[in-house]
Amino acid sequence: MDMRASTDDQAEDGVSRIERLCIERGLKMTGQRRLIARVLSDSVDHPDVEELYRRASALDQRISIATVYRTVRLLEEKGILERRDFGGGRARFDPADRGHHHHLIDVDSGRVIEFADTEHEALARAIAARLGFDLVDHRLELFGRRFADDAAAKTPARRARRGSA
Amino acid sequence: MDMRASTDDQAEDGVSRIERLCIERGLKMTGQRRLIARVLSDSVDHPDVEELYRRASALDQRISIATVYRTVRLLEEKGILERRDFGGGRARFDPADRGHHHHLIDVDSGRVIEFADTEHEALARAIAARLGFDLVDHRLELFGRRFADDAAAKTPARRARRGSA
DNA sequence: GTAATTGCAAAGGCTTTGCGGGCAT
DNA sequence: ATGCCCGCAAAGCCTTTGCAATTAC
Repeated sequence: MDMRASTDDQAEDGVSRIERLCIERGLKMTGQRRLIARVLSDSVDHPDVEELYRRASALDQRISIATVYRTVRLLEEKGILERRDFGGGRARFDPADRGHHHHLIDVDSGRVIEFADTEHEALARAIAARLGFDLVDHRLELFGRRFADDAAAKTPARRARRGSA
Repeated sequence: MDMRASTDDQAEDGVSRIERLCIERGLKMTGQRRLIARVLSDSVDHPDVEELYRRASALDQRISIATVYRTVRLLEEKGILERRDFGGGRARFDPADRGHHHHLIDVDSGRVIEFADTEHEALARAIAARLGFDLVDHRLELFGRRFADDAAAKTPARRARRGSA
């Protein structure tokens, strides 16, 4: 079992949401890139490279992990993916078209929950201005523990090797 | 030249601020640990392991980088240091006794500016509660660019290899 | 047809660790 | 005295990269 949902994001022509973005940016679409684009479009979480490789391999074995590394880097440079670090020493990836949002990390399970940026944009901008800076970007990360009354569905966390707190 | 200030934090008996914390926690104080404690006490920035090693070696060459790695890990476990990740693939360290604060990273120079947590604590706690979590920790990072009118003293940034944005 | 992409395996960067000798308590 | 700590060097983990073969345009 795995956690991703089949969000059925590709249109009837079979072109996934992320693939469309790749085409818009003029990327040469190989079978491997199409495959990664599909996996990303179908993901609702924040997979790392190994997980992307695992999901892609399950659909078509003719892909190597080196290509996954090269592709996520390419998509990051093109602004299609954002690289995240939630601790654990591995980069995790987040499609940029989901809009600006932040993350709450469940410290017990490692699970990541997204939430929208509402009142923070202005506050962050004000703080930066007070320090003499124009705000270019900001990130807010919360680390939390489920309320005791609904502590169901816990997954044993894989402890971070060199992540930050 | 380097950026750290000689904050002269050790008392007249020569015991540095961080060393005092180590003793309080019952750590065995070797020459190397004392040295690292002194370097940390004298630092006002967020050095990485290599930088700590460089500063320590300058004071006494009888220390290896392995010991620096082992010591920062130990101090982190004891709650004396906090591990940070500002991108760039290397961990950076922050004495915990400076109190809860956040960071603004100058995207042009890589320099890090601390600022106090004032209005955020409550807001972060409220967001977590809305999602069904007790807040354990939170971090806010701003990425900014100096106002054009005082763009002096810029340092060429070392670009991150695999940092997050 | 041609430049870009891929797979493989080797290398790179940061960090941890096994081991024998040394040191603080 | 003895259990922890150190330096050294090797290994580990994640990621990048050189090269020859393949592929998209």
